[in-house]
Amino acid sequence: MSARRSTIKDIALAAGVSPRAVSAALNDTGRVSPATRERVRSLARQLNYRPNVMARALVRSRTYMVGAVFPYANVSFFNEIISGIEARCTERNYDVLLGNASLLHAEEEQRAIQRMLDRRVDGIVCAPDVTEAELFRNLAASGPPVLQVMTRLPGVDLPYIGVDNELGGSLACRHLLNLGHRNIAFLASTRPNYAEIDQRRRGYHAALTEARIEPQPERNETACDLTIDGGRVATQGLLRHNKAITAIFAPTDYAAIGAVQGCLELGLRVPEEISVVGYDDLEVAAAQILYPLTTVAQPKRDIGIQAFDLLEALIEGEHVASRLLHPTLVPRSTTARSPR
Amino acid sequence: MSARRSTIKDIALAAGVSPRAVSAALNDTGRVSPATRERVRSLARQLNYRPNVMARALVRSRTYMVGAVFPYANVSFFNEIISGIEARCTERNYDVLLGNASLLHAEEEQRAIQRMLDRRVDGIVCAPDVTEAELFRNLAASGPPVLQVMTRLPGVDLPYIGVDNELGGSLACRHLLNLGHRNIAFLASTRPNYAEIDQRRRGYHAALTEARIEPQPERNETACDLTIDGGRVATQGLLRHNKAITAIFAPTDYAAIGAVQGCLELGLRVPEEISVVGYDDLEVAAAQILYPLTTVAQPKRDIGIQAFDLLEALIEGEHVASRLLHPTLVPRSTTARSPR
DNA sequence: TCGATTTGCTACAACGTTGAAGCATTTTAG
DNA sequence: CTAAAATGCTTCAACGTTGTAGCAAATCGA
Repeated sequence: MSARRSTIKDIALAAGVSPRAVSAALNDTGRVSPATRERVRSLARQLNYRPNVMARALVRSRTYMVGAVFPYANVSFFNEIISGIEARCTERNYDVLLGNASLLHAEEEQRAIQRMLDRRVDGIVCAPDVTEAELFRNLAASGPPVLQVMTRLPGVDLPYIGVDNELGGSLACRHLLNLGHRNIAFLASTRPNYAEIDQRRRGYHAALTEARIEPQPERNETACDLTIDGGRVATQGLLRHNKAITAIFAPTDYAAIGAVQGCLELGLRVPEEISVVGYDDLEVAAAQILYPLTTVAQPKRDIGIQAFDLLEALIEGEHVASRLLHPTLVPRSTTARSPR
Repeated sequence: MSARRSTIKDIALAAGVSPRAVSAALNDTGRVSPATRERVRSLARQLNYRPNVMARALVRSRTYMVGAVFPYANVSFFNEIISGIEARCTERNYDVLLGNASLLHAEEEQRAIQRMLDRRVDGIVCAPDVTEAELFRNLAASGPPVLQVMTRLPGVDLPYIGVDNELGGSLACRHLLNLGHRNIAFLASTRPNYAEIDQRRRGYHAALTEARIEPQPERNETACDLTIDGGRVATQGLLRHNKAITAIFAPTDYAAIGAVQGCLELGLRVPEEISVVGYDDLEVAAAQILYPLTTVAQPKRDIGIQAFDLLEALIEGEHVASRLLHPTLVPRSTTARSPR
């Protein structure tokens, strides 16, 4: 099977020149006569020569590999980001080393990053785990460039690319306000210090205040496990205590799916009697048989692309500023004018 | 930033022994006294030493990397497989090099594989493109081990791991037969020579024949673009011409989603008046607000895990047989007893 | 026509690691 | 007490590349 691949030496032997001349001929570095240049290149083709990227990496101490460390949970979300990274990598002749880690599992994350470092990747793109700030502080001090994506660790001085969650929250809420809703509920997370969700909540508050409506955390907000079931249960609890609610902003598509279910089970028609807005625009938001979800979309692929561009700049030693992208509202069928 | 990492030589210098002794001490290869062994190891820890995996790869001609080349389309499906591969890789101290390619885009696929080869991966796991059998034949002849996943190229002698599509088709059909259905429709693909879908169709035929029902391709089957819209349109066409149909087997969850939509639009209640079965058990099958989809599940994560195990065996020079896994039926809410 | 420059190559070392071989010194066996 | 074996090292070369330096021959300039 796996035959020995030909090397620069083989070509050198065949062409009757030194290995160094072959390297020069193939890479246009150094001085070679046009004649030998062509002879070498033609031989390289004949022998099916391909440079050994790893050997090259050893002498240049640049591997042209970047690590992508992302939580295994929420696959469909991060996968699009990774795909964006990969696409750009290909263009720029980099390769992606994959490292999954279970969400909130610091040890796995650490191991994944260690593997990347052992491979001497030129940089790492990472959606960091909230619990492991220490590791990242070390990286910032003495490791290769690391770029945080989507999640920003507090107290860690590493560049970041993400999406403006506060704007996203405002977008969702303003959409509902424009439809005449005045009693808009919010499903907060049961998980403490969940920065992204808190930011979306702040955006929701800001939009309310903008419209001269006082946020009412006690009546319109509730802690919620941000899953389908969690959304359903939380929504029903909320609606039982406050009959005035005409719209729900769930800061996650899964919770929003549950919210719609909860409303329907209570006999409320969606969107005629009650509107629901989700967040993320996952595949499941659009691919609903009934009730395709109105939601806030994050530019996932673009995040990946720009993440790579930032990382490459960092690798080249440039100084880069963190970057915040804009979410957009995707109106579908779960929102309509307020009944009141 | 990126400080120079310490090497075996640094440790050697500090420990007052030769680099070779350090290597022996760290890897338990060769003879070292317990004393120096400990001294070296402690120094390695102090200096934060990590072996340069790439340099090691160069001399051993084993990179402990495997390439995963998958189509970018149908992300949520392949992503679970990749995640399985990655999980097993981690256990076995391999790393995964990612290569996406647009579906049916032979050139991209070829480039991705070439990149893997340039990195000297020890093996490749690949969901191959139907159009590029030539490339794979070359690989089989002279490249590193390659394992085909899910798709098997005709006329290419490479091992394969997949899921029994014919069994899956039978499973879906038998489920409907058990519910008393006698007129079961099938949505075939408009794309010609789509082996997986053809196999599912054969399974469906086999189950019908088993139940002494004659398949009626003209009345009960139609060509269908296997997307949501395609499923909807095809279903409505089918139902307009054949009022006897009480169940539809769509060989893809997306087509099944469309099929349910088509039925509902025609005023048919699902599942009371008409049943629908999908295929794949994607996220979108379970995460429906209404009508969670009855579907045939493929053991995606397990495919990934076993794929890596097979590939590792191939890398170790063992002979491995292709492997066919079993799909399972996941009954949800789109199937019920036949109304007639 | 002769010194200076350019051209086209080669030689050597290095990147970080490991396999193979060798060589004192110590330990063991008879 | 001595030959054989084991121990604990070292040295060298190699993996496939590329950077640096150097050198003879060819070309150029005045």
